[in-house]
This record gives sequence, C-alpha cells and structure tokens, in this order.
Amino acid sequence: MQFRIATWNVNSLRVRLAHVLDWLSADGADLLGLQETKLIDEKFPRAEIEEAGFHVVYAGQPTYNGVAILARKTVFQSPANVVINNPLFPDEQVRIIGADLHQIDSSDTTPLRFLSVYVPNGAAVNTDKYDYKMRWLSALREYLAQQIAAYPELAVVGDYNIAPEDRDVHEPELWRDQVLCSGPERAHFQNLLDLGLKDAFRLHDQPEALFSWWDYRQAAFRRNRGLRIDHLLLSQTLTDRCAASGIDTAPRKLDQPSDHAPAWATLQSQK
DNA sequence: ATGGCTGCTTTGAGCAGA
Repeated sequence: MQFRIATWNVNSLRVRLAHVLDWLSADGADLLGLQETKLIDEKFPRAEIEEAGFHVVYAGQPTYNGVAILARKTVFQSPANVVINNPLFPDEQVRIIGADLHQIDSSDTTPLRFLSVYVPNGAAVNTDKYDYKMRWLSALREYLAQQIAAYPELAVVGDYNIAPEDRDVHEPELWRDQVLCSGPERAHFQNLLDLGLKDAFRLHDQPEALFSWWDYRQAAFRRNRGLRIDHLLLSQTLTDRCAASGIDTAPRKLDQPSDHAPAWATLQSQK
C-alpha cells in the first residue's frame, strides 16, 4: 500500500477550487498542503471539499497568505493536533498549518506529522521583507528541530520561495544573487536539510529543467522559464519509504492556472 | 532600466507576488 502527498500554491483557492478538486479526483494526491488560499475562514469552501471526500483544516486571513491541509477520507482519519503558525515566532501573517495524520487502516499509533508552509517571498535582497524572510526561516529551523525530535514521521511541504541550486533555475546567471536564489536563502534551505530532512524531489531521477513556478508574464511557462521553489522535505523515516517523486505541470496548462504547479511524493505505507 | 500578468481590494488604482 502507498499514498501520495503533495504541495500546491494555488494563488487564490476561490479562483482555483475546481482545479484542485479535479486534480484530486484524478488521484493527484491523498494528502495535500495548500498555500496562498487568500480566504478568510468564513469564506473557506469546507463543504465542497468535504463532499469531494476530503477532511480539511485551514487558517486564513484577508487578502494574502492562508494555508490548508486536505486528507482523503478513504486513507486518513480526521486531522488531529492542528497547530497554526510557528509557536516560536509570533506572526500576524498566516503561513503555517500542521496536523497529525493517522491512516484509517493502521493500528500504528505513530502519526504522520504534516506541515503546509508558505515561506515569505522576500521581495528583493536587502529590503525589510527580505529581512523578515531571514528571521522567519531562522525561526522555522528552530521549530522544525523540535518537530523532528517529536515526530519520526515528519513531512514539511510548501512554497519555500527558495530555488536550492542552480539546476533549479531556468537561467542561473540571470537570477544570480537575486531573491529566491541568493546565498543566504540557499544557506537557510541547507540548514533545514541539515536537521536531517531530505528534498523528496532529489531522491529520484528527474528530468532536467523541471520547475514548479513560472511567471505569468512573457509566456514564461510556454518557454519553460521557471524555478523550482515548491518542495517536500521528509524525515529519514519517510525518506526510506519514498518510492517516487515529481512535479505535475499539467494544471499549469489549464485556463486561469495558478502560477505554481503541484509537487508530489509517493510514500509506502508503514508495515 | 522598466515592466511585462494575475488576484485582491469597501470597484479601481495600487499593492503583492516571485
């Protein structure tokens, strides 16, 4: 038995709900972290998602940010121990939601801890927003150090707004030292890996120039001028069970797409 | 060098995204 986990920055769930439900009904994922829902909780489409066969937990705010976790009811019990944001980092912006997931057919009491994170964009190097991104990432590392100690089965998925290496960038020289690619951001990403987490995408052979985000402008998707900034980070226990990984660019080809495509990983169920 | 799309906003020009 196996199941698939995924992450998708939908850039407004109001606009993209049909894309998400269509993708899930085509077995896109059994457990999905969303970012940039851009919905206050009162306007979140809980009923539609539950009727489509998914548990859902979410946290939003007006206009910006907002995160959610969707879990297929035929695979998972209802999410438990839901935590919004990083307890170590007071933040007016809603950028993290975490939950424990138990498989319905499992007698194991060890939960899969699943975090959907939306790392700040950072605007440009040496701006206030970039400084906020740096502080936010420092605090994330401290939080994940605690989470990995508490949860052997930990998956931290989301829009990291960091392209880890030059091979994750369509034109590395154009992006050299720019936001999303700067040395300090890449050092922060490496610090997360140094906690013992693995980038699921790089656990398996991948095509060259497979990205997860393309600018809406200048036909960037058609020309594949993209970056890989959406990631699934897995603890060692989950790394050992990761049978496949990838990025599904099909939803980026639809009418009115998100500028991000979903990234995914297939995990073998615990014995 | 700039802005180029898109979504949001007490609806309409400005912000933010990446």
